[in-house]
Amino acid sequence: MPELPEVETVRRQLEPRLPGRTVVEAGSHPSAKFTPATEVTDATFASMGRRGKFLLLSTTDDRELVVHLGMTGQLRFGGPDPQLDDPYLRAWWRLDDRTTLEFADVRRFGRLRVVPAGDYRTIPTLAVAGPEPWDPELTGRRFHAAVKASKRAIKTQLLSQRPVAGVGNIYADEALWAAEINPKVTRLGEDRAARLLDEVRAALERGLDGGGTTLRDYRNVEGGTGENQHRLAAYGRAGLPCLRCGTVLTSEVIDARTTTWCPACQRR
DNA sequence: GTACGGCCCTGTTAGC
DNA sequence: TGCTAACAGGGCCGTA
Repeated sequence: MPELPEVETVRRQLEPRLPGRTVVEAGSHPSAKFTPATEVTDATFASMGRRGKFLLLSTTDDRELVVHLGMTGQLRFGGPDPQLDDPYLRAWWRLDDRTTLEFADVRRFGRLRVVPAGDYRTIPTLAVAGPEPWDPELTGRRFHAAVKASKRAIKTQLLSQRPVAGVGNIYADEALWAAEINPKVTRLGEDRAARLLDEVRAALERGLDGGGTTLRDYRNVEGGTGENQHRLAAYGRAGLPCLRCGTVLTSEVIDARTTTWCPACQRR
């Protein structure tokens, strides 16, 4: 599922192709999640941005097409005509260079929204998202303060996007494993919080370096898969030996997400 | 303000 | 072999 590294990989692939292109026609699936696609008809794309797991495709008329890939969303370029026979095509934008940008999404967890540039009041998670992982103002101390403000389990906090933006289930489990922190802990000292922030950054960097994590559905704009799935130490490895100490990894549902950790080196 | 449960979705897999 | 149920989970919303 697309988290920050996957979304950033997509953004980087849109960057050389979409800015400057004008939408000559657009269409969508009837669900309200996708109908905003047509609001950018006649608009010209400008810069390609990203905030957490949201793609922010700005237009020259000071708006933004906000794209969340959800679980199975995929942006891709096609020929002059959209592939309307694809049952999973949810939105499409015919461009002025005789190509089409398509948004396919099997499970319809993705969503589109068009907003005035920078105005995210109608997108709750984006409106309250914490700093980007590599924001220079995000220090260990600031991250600790953000975590300390809530009494919820650290895993839940990471998924909330508030202490830091862009972390999903995979990279949360990987970062907690690397930092040797139990996902259920509700209190972290400043040193441990700083280490966790370091490991969040490292996990995301590994993901970016590998072009994302493809467990099943994720594809980049070129249709390629990521490689990071081969480097995972915790996520999806329940029942297998810990790569650090050999103890069998355990898993449990936390915040409605399967969470995997080492009961020995990630003690509470 | 915060916490929590339920819902949206559909392909895949496990179990009978 | 074929059917059914469980499972995967990011974001949002209603309720407490």
